Amino acid sequence: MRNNSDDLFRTLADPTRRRILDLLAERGTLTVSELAAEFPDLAYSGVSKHLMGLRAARLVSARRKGRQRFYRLDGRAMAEALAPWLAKYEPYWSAALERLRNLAEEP
Amino acid sequence: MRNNSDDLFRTLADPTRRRILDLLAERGTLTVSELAAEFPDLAYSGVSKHLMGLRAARLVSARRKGRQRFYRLDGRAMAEALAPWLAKYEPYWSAALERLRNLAEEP
DNA sequence: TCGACACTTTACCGGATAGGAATACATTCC
DNA sequence: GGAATGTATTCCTATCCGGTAAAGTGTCGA
Repeated sequence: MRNNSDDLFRTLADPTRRRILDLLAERGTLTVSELAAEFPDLAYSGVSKHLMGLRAARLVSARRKGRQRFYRLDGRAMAEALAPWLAKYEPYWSAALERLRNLAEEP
Repeated sequence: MRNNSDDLFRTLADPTRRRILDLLAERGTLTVSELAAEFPDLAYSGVSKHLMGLRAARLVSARRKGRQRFYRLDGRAMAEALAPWLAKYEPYWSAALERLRNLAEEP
């Protein structure tokens, strides 16, 4: 009896997977090799499996081109499962987020 | 080499812990017994342990009164670790969140 | 067509973790 | 002081999960 939210939070629980999301957020689109290069301590297949997990959670999507596969962020899961959850707790983090925004706008 | 974010997301990964947060969000302050009553399938000690985890992650705080312990939400971790993370991915969920807000304001 | 390449899948292992039961601890009530 | 109550902790076990190595799939190039 596992729902969307469970899968999403489970997927986000792993630091490597969050790091992959960060890399994709910074650089847009990356191949498995490019991503794997960022994790020298991990076997290639490990990175690939993490990407499968992220794909299953709909946090990333993949486009195939030749023998490469280009991954990029896909916010569907965040929008559909995380956003409603966040809404419940908004009072607890929105103020902090606002401060961050203001900070970012200053020199 | 484990940071705040790791602990926070790891703690949020468990459905029972998230359910506890939900209950506290709805009802404000609850004792361990009251919370345990909401989880008939779990042993009392299990709930208590989850509360310890949530406390370690600073997602809840406890006030002691007599032999009872009153737990309530504590947004520090969300504000300090979750909000910055959210800020990075804001484009992916803010639109969805906005829609939710508008929906909530209608009859 | 053969081999190299990019990636995925499978099989397996070790460590982490959720869970229960029993025990320990702290506080109140008698 | 002693029993009862509310909670925390310890010990144990089954399960899950991330990790690797190796085999499998599909594509390109010579």
